[in-house]
Amino acid sequence: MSRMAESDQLLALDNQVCFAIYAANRAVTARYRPLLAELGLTYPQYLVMLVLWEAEGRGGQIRVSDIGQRLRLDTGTLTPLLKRLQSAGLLERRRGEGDERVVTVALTAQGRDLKDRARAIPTQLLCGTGLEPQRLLTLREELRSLLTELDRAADSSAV
Amino acid sequence: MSRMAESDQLLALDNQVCFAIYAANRAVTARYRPLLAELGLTYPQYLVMLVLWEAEGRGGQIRVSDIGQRLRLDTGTLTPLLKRLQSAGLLERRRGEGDERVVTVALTAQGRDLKDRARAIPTQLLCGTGLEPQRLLTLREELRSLLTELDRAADSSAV
DNA sequence: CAAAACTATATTGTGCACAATATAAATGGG
DNA sequence: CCCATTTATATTGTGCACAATATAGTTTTG
Repeated sequence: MSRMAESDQLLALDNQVCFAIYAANRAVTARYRPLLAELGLTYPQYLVMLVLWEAEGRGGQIRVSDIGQRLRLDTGTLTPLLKRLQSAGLLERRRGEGDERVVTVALTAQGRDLKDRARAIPTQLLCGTGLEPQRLLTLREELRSLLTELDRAADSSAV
Repeated sequence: MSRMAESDQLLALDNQVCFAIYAANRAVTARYRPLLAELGLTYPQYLVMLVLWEAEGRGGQIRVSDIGQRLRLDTGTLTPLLKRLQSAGLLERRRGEGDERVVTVALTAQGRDLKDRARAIPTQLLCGTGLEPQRLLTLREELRSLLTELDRAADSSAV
C-alpha cells in the first residue's frame, strides 16, 4: 500500500492520536462558538461559568484556586478571564476576610440568571450535529480514563 | 444520589464531552512539551513539521494553504508560526513563480535532518505513559468519526 | 479589455494557555 | 519572636487560535 518506511509511519499525521484530539477539540469548540456568542461567552468562560453554577449549590463562594484545580488552568489564564467576566457583570471578586491571599469569586444575580439561557446549549449542540448520545458517553469515558492514566504517569515521574 | 435538578445535570461539568476533550488535549500536549522542547519545537510547530516531512516524499514543495487545509488552521495562525520556523532555520518561504499570490514552503537541510531526532518522540511518549496502543487506536478512530460528523453537520447548515 | 468577482496570503486585535517571576500573606521552627 | 518556607494570586512575556480586514494578484464577464 504505502511506500513509506515503517519508522515514518509512526510520524504520519493521520496516525497521531494527539492530532485527532487536537483537531476534534477545535472542531467542538467551533461548534459551541456561535451558541455561546449569544450569551456573550467564550468557550473557556463557559467552562468557568459551569464551575460557578455548580458551586452555587454548595454555598456559592469559590476560590480562584478551586476553579483552577477543577479546570486544570493556572492563574495566568484565570485572572484575566475572571476580570473579563467581572467586567461583563457576571461575577464579583473579593479578597478573603480571614486570609488576605485568597480571592473569592461569587456570581452576581445576572451571572446566576444566565444559567437559564445556558440550559439550552447542550441540547442545541446535540441536535445540530446528529451525534448519538451513547457514542458520546463512551468517548467521554475513554477520554477520562486517558486523562487519569496521564495523571498517574506524570505523578510517577515527578520529583 | 444527587439533589440536582435534571436540567442541571446537562450542565454539570463532568457530564460534558467537550470538557473531556478540552482537558485531554491539554494533558496530551503537556506530555509532548518537554520532548519537543529538546527539538526546539512547540506542539503546533511539530504538527506543521509532520506535514512538511510527509510532503517531502511528494516533491517537497507545499503551499501555506495546503498546510492550513491539512491542520485546519488559518493564515492568522500559520503565517507567524512559519516565520518562527524560518527564523529557526528549518524551512524557507518563497513566493510562487507562476502565481504571485502563493507562498511555497520548503524544508532546509536542517529541517529535514530534524526528522531523525523526531522519530523517537512517538515511542518515548507511549513508553512514558504506559498506555495501551490498541485503546489509543480505538480512541483515534472515534475522534476521527466525530470530526467527520461535525464536518457534515457544518456543511449541511452552511449558506 | 476593463470592471467585478474571486483567491492566497498578511495584518490587526482579542482571548486563551502556560512558563517564569513577583508580591504579599500565613505558618512553622529555632 | 524572627526568619525561612510555604501558599495564593498577580504580572509579564511568548506563542497559539481565530475573526475581521487588508492587500495583491488572478480570473471571469459583460
